[in-house]
Amino acid sequence: MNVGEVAAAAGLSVRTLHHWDAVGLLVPHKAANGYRDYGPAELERLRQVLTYRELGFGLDQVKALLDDPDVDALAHLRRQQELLADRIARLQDVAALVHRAVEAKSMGIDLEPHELREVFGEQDPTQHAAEAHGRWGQTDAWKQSHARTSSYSKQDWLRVQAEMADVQERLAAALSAGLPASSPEAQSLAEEHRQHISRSYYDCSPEMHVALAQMYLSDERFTAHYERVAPGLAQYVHDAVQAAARG
Amino acid sequence: MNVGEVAAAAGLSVRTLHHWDAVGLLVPHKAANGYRDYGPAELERLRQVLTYRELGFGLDQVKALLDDPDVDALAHLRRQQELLADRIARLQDVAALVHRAVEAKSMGIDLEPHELREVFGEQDPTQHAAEAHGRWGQTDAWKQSHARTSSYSKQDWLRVQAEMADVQERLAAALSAGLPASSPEAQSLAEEHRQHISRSYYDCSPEMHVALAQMYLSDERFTAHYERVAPGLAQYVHDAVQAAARG
DNA sequence: AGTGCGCCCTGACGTGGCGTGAGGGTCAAG
DNA sequence: CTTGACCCTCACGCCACGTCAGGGCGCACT
Repeated sequence: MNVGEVAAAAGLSVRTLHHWDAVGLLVPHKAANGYRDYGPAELERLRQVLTYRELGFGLDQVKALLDDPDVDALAHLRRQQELLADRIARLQDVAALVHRAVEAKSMGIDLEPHELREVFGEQDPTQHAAEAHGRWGQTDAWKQSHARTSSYSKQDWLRVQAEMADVQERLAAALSAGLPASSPEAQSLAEEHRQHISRSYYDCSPEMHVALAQMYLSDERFTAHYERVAPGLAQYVHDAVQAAARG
Repeated sequence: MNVGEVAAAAGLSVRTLHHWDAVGLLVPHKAANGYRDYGPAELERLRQVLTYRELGFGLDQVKALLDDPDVDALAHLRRQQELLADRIARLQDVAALVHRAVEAKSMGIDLEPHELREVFGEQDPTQHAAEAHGRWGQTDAWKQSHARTSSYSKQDWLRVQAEMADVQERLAAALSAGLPASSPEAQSLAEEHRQHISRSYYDCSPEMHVALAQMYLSDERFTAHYERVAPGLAQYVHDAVQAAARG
């Protein structure tokens, strides 16, 4: 194959192939007339280059990777699979952050600076990526929530927010009225809370609800949110949810 | 927040923030001493910039997007979600190609040039991406197959290939022997074919098997593969699979 | 035999998104 | 009042190409 054909097949410019030839990244054979000629081996190498480049490596890094004599083609493919998986996970993290930003925006809350760090603060994109996402991103609840809320309009969000605020205020009222978290009233409100989540985000079983309530205590963002509504509310909600799940 | 803090929080260099200031992409307030000062609004805009940049937009394109007065922040977030979904889908396509390359390599076959085009041939990565993947990438079968085969060794692949070749040859023999596709023998071979897929790739129900067989006719890569084994085999396999699914 | 027409070649300069100093002010701590 | 960690503004460098400029193949059509 000559340059034009390869460029068309791979979606590249001819100039790019010239460049890669010039820097020794992808050097084709040359016919008598000086034309570049790409054989099967070059096409396979091209595919490798495309994949590594897609992953954000510089040309000389790609060259170093491919010219490493200790690594054979199959090892490259496996490494590429890993890197792709990492990169996909990272993008899913970013998507999760954007998703949270949508929620925050819809509810009139601004994201904290440290939320930036959470996703964008990693310097080596090939390494760490899938941590927080690994905990939640693959769960059905996360997917369901994502699927459902992605179609929400601004008005939907306002309604959801109002409903949640209502439940929270009534929980705060119960707290300030001195009703124990194990009281029927508090348990009933916890159940309302669970059903609101089930309607608006994802099917939330009592067990998941308990796990969520525990996060209200362990994740300071949630804690801060509830504490802002009323002091001690995070703990109170947690206890009420647990009581409701048991009863 | 001043530049250093923002840079650290976002994982950027100070120079980058200087640059973004210079080109008007992200312009902070300036204190009396000339220091840059980033407020909440700038941090939110920074997050938008980071996301759009992650998606491969040029700085002026990002600027144009963010400065478009017709689009509010929420619409941006939604667009970013879509673009992220596309980009993720595209990377999954690349991953699928790499996966196929692993198979091909393990079985000693070289990929055809047009396979490059399949994934790498799109010029606008933000647009089309999720088409083929949208059809298959999200299915449980695809995920299951990916999960299962990713742990296959070279020997596993050779065995899988040998088994499939065996079934194909016996199907070809049945065809050349003049047995109709609706004959018990052909149906039994189709069933073997289905079970081989279920063992080696993903749980393949008779319905899925029929859909797969239809692809043997509609996707020329599959057609070519079967036609190379024996002329008319693609159609024959399709018919036998359909007969077996009905019976 | 000429003559388009499309593809190929090799320079060579331009560009976007920064990296990397040079040279110098600011500010809190010691 | 110095020291060191920040901050500022030029200004040049670099990488991975884009984009002409100037010219050679190869084949069809006249």
